[in-house]
Amino acid sequence: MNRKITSMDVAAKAGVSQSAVSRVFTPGSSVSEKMARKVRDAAEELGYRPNVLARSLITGSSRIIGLVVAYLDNPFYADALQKLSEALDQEGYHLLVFMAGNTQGDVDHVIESLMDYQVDGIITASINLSGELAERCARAGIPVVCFNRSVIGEGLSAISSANRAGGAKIAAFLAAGGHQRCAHISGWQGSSTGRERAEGFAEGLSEAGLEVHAQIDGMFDRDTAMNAAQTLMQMSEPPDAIFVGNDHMAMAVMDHLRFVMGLSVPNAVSVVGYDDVPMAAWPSYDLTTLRQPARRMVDATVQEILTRITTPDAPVRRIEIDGPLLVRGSARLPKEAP
Amino acid sequence: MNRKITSMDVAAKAGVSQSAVSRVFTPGSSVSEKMARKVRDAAEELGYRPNVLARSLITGSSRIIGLVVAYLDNPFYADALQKLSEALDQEGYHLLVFMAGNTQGDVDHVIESLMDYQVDGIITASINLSGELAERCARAGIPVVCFNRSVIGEGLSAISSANRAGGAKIAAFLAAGGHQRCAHISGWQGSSTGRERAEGFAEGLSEAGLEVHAQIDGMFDRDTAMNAAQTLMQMSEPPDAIFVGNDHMAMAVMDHLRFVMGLSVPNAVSVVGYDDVPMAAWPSYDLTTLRQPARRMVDATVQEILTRITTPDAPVRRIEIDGPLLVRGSARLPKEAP
DNA sequence: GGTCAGACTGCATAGGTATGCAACCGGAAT
DNA sequence: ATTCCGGTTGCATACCTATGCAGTCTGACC
Repeated sequence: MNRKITSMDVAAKAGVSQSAVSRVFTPGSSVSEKMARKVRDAAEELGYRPNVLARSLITGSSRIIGLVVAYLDNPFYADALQKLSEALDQEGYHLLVFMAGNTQGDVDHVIESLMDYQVDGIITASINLSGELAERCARAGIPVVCFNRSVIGEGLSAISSANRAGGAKIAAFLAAGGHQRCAHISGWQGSSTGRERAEGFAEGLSEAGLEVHAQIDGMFDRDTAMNAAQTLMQMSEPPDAIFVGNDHMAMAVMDHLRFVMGLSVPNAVSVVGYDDVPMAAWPSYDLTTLRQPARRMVDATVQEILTRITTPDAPVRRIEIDGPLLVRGSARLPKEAP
Repeated sequence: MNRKITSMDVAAKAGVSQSAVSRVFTPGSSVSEKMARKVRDAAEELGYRPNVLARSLITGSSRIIGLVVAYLDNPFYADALQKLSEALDQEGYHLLVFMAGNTQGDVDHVIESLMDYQVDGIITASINLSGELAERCARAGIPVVCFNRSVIGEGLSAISSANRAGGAKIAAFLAAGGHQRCAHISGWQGSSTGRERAEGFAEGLSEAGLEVHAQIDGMFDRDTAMNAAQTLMQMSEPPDAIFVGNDHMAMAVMDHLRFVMGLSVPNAVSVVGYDDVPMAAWPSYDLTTLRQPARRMVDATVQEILTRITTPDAPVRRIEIDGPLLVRGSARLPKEAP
């Protein structure tokens, strides 16, 4: 209702100039102890706080980071969002959230809006960025960091887990468990994440003298993954192990195998996931999976975006973070060495 | 790298005044067809887009809504966040996200930061707001809407489900199922949500000639809920039904009962939840639960915040949205009428 | 006491846009 | 032809803060 309190109001009340007030609220400025106290008192009394928007108009820094994300029903991303927000808060930045499907027009539109807000940086999660768009951001001087998804072409930093190595680890584990027919319900093959895990899995199997028994794209979608599981198990030679491209789908697959098809996991078929979302540890699933260390990925993402903001021509980095295989009960174990 | 494109640049290129450019990008302004075309062409060519921050400095409207949320590991809130973002995007608003614990200092701090960004409105989810803070927002003219949590005192709009009625529905259902000893692992009793559901449950039971067999606060936390389940089942007269204050905890309780205590659900004990998160429908849980209609709650929230923004002295409203009981397999069913 | 360095402080302006006001234009009505 | 009016346009200013520059003040040192 009543007008906004401005630095001028505080200046008047404290009997000083507006610049003085500004300086008191700008860390690193030269102000005397006495002045600082006078101003702080007046500000306190009036309930003054600097206007971030007006400030950013001058400094050119809005302290807003745009986050573009496709799914939030996958708890891995919900968790990442929470951790990102907390980590950035620590540094005085905050997240402006945009949901985007993975269609090109959608993403384009979102990035445009994002730039309208003069964001200091952009983090994309589970999003494919066109090279052209990346180019525009670069020209506008806005750093972009891809979380858990890399992008075609150069110019963007990307943080992901070591997907290829992870896929290979899983392959080795299944092979050691004596599985003969290892199938893969992959993550969306239009994503680097989905492709790399599949490639790593194939390489790992071939290293063990096996090959991928069958592979179907699960599109990161529960229903699609369930259908894939159905198809796989109806093959003339059904698999004895299925590596599913992420936990979200893996749990759907387990549900389908157990409750629709009446198959025992892991006795009839082993299931392994990827991500280690919290639910994977719940006893109903007890899912063997490869952990993506969300905490470390988030920390790396935050650090990367901050350096790119403060040092615009820092080199673009691609960081892969290694994660351990968490052996639980959804896949047959390797035999102990005798 | 290269300077930002401003309305002045466009004006120069199009050979018109800066005001003209501004008007072209301000819906509802008076501009001739010819002028609009000239300006749009120039803008297109230069890649100009209005600076939202500078604009908001004048209009006093940032088109940013602050969202304060405590948990994102409860998928109900992750889902709500996604739906909120999409619905607001539709109206040209966007969400600035803040995580806050439920400690007072935490929330205070967050709201202060929020106001620094000159947000047009605040949505709190699963957060308790102090009356004093509410007062400050009101004085600053910033409307606040509480999502799924009401607040002590007046002054704030609140959208929630009909928690009391929901609790009562569950009580009636359990009573009809012939349960004799109905216990409650409640939501956090420091929250209106948790309290109202508990009260409704008690009222519903008493209506059926029963009373609450035992009640323990689950604090909306998985581990606390599991401990509560353990305690309940070790009573000299253990319950034959447990209403758990939300799905998130209910699934933990089911896991604990089944896998740690070796009890069958629903044969040994019935379990009912609240929320109907997507996972509740998954066959591993097949959880009987009361649906909170997220979509409708979000729509109501968006509409409420928008009217409060455009009409500052619109009356504060408390909206309760009714949801159906979804009968699945985690609780013994009422006998068919003979 | 005079000088000088250094620490503060105020003045004036910039940053990008929206908007009240006055000027302008064309056309219709008289 | 004159008047008047509605529709457009440009000018100037406001929104709120940060910062370069120049001026002031303090204290120390010779």
